[in-house]
Amino acid sequence: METADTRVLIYEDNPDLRLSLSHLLGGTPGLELVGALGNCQQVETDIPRLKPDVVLMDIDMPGINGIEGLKRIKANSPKVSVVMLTVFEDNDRVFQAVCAGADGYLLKKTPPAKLLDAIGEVRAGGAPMTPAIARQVLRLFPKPVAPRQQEDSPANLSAREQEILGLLVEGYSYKMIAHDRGISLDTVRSHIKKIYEKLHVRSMTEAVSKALRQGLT
Amino acid sequence: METADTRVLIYEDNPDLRLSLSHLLGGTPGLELVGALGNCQQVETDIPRLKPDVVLMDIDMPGINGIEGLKRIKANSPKVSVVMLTVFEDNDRVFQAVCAGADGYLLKKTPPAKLLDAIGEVRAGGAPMTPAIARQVLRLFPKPVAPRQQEDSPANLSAREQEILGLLVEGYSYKMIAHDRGISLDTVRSHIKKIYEKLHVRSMTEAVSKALRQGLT
DNA sequence: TACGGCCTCACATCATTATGCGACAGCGCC
DNA sequence: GGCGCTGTCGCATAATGATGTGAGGCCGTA
Repeated sequence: METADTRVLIYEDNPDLRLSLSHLLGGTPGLELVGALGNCQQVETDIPRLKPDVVLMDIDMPGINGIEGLKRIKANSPKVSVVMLTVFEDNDRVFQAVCAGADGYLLKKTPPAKLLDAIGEVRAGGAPMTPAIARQVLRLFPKPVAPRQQEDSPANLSAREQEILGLLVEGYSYKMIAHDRGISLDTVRSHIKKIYEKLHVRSMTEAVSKALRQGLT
Repeated sequence: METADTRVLIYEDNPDLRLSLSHLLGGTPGLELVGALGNCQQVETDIPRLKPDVVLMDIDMPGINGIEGLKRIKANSPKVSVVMLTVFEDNDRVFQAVCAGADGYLLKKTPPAKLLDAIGEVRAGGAPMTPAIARQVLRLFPKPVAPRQQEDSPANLSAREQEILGLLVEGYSYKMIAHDRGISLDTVRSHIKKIYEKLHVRSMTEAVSKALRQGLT
């Protein structure tokens, strides 16, 4: 399942840190350091030229700062993952970075091992960030939301059956349901067989689709 | 010099997991397990009675689910930190939890040590969450504003992939899709593999659920 | 022209689902 | 007490899905 190496590009104006990051990443199997630049001046041409999968972007840089660099990258190459690096976790920066589409947000004091983990995470579709920053992000969220709750349409499913249908909708496999609910695999089968009968379907996907569309969740 | 222990309350309907969480937390210095309940029915009275600092809340519970429980806690006791526990990281739940004021969001498969870390983090003002969930949270944010660069990307699925995803949602099997579109079974497999990669899912049900919830149909 | 993305197809292997046939216990009901 | 329904569990088999590896053609763009 080994695909090509992850191509990483660094923007970091501090020469020392840039060098140590370069050494760290350059010496890691599975990663390919395609560049380590001191500024974002040519970011628009850097990206198509170096074709990174992941960019590590220092926020505090002279000239074009990291937020601006991030915006420019996302404007032209939204698929490139950008992880911001910063010393401070001040609210305003986090807000700007998040709104500009950052895919991760780490402190410079992050230990090397964690930094490498983070690159893997972002490649896997995750968004690495420290808990403190995550908290900031959550606080940026608008609290007010329209809740919608309805406990109608029993659809003649028993309570247990509805419960299990709900798990199917969540993407659970038979095994996971059995584990989660502490019952045997055969019991799960049994329930699902009944659910299929009652909903007049013949596969998990049909059941999930029907459940979501008829609001049985 | 001893500050008070962190008072932790668990809501988890799976008896096995509830028990193992109880043992884990109960045996940890600095933590005091003030309760481990199987449902949220009495959440409004549980909280003032047990006075937890941190609540671990399973999302999938029969009766009052974790999101609703979270809302009720935050409505009356906003200072209590609530960390959500779930098996899957689907967008809709994350969105609801975040909007309802969750202070953290962890997968049930989180190793015990990490779970304990998370409780410490949330007490320290952090918001523990897995990178994959953090990514979801970031995605909930308003996208790049100024430039019109964003033509609503349907999760970067190709036209053909969207088409096939649509058929999955309709409950078609691989065979049916192949027949319907006049392509080979292996080609269908191939498309679906790609779709899974792009959506970060590993089964038809997850794909269908994600498609319906994110309006990719 | 070379490269990358998309669509097509094949083959192989392992894991999971779908389905049928039973079975037993608890519960509410007449 | 019998009856029906629900929830639990077992076994067996066939069908389907998940995943890896590899490959050729078409097309647009660097």
